[in-house]
Amino acid sequence: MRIKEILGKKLITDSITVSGWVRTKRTSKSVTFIELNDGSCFSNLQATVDNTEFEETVSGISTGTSVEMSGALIPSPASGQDIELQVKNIKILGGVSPDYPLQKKRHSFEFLRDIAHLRPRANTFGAVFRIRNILAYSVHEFFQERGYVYLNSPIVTTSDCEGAGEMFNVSTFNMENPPRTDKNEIDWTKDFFGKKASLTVSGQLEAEIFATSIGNCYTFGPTFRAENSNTSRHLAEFWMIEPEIAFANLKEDMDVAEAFVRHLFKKVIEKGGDDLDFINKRISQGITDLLEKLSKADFTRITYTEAIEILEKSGEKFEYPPSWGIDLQSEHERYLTEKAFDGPVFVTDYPKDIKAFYMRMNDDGKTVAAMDLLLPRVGEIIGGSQREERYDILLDRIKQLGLNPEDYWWYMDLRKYGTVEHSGFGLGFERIVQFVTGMSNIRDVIPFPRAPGLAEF
RNA sequence: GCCGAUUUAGCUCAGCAGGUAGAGCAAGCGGCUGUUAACCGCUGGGUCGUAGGUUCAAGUCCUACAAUCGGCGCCA
Repeated sequence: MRIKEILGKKLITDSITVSGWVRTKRTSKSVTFIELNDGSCFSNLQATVDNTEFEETVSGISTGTSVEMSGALIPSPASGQDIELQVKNIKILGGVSPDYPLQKKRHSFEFLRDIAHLRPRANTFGAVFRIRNILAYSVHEFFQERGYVYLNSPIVTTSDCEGAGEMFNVSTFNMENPPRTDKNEIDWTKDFFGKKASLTVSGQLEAEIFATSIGNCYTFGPTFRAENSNTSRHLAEFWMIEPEIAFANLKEDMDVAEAFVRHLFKKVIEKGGDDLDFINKRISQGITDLLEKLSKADFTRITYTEAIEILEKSGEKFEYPPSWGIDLQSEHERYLTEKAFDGPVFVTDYPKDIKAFYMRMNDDGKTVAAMDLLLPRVGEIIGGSQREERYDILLDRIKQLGLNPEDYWWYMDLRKYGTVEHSGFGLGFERIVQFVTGMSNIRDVIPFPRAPGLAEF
């Protein structure tokens, strides 16, 4: 039986078998105490072993050893735990050599990142990854309850024009000697997919196809950006959730985004248990109260123009002075979420020149129906928009931005054949895990982080 | 990619005016105790990030490079 179940039920029984890894061992003359963790929950099961009976086995046990123990679960005579396992039989499954890098002490996250194959055995990472799992489940729960269809958008794409950043190439060519054209350029028509292919930077355009056919849908999959980003909130490979909502405008888009984020907060509070308690106590003091508050309060909604006014009137000394037309800097976002409103803020209706071609042009001709959700500390967590559904205007925008309309032929077709108003957004999954756990580096909330120079595990 | 800081034992760090390296934890051994990141004692463990340079002498000063961390840009 797994320890989560045992501790949850405060089970008392004559006979039970548990398996797991030893977190720490304390030896007395007659009794040895073993803290056993099987990963099912934050807490350990305390086991007591009779030294005289199992002397040899006990001496072979140290932190990290995998063992199978059977015996009786009894009320613990000492304080600190409700129940404990009185061991009647113990077997070492796998021993540990003295160079085991995980000790029963605090380790820096940087060090643990270098041993990513062992770090989930550390308290913090066990908690983080179990909370990540709660969030992943809750993502599906939210959309499924509302009738959204889960869409697997492609990971390999040939639309070289998604416009969201640098892309990783996908090719079967021998890189030292690829086929070349008469002009000595690489001949991608001879490559596996017949054209230049890359890893996706967004499933949005594909999601729009399904939103305008089977209706509301969402993607939740890996996303790749080959930017040379060296920050605590960027990854080269991350997981993104992209709902696409048919017959919806920007306001409805924000309503969904807000309900979605609140749902995630609520579920973490509901299911976080010991993991959340630990996070609340040791990693991110007060996060439980904050999540509680945010799961109820409305998120602030302001336009980009209002945001600029607030920043201009703030009296703050910004490194980059705010002015209408420039993109919001990190310092601006931080002022809005941490000082001006002290909570999540939607900023809407950005100048068209700093946003993507597919965002719907507003009547003023200067701004587009875009929205970003900003959170304290992690910054932009959601980027979304109402999509331009009017064929002619979309075509104009594509041309204005110097893009080739032919590259977007199927995307344009959606506007040609029964176009409808629709909206959507992208939420960076790791960013929400980061916010909820208070982990300061995004590399510590994904099991195997990929970043420039980092792909060991 | 830009700016800044850091890089000394397995881990976290100290090492102050340049004179041949230290603590806590971990590990090994022993002791004590129904213990709770237990406690006490002993032992082993370091070409001081790499490569050059200055000096009689460099962990300590200089240069380059690398890695890591923080901030910024790109965004989710």
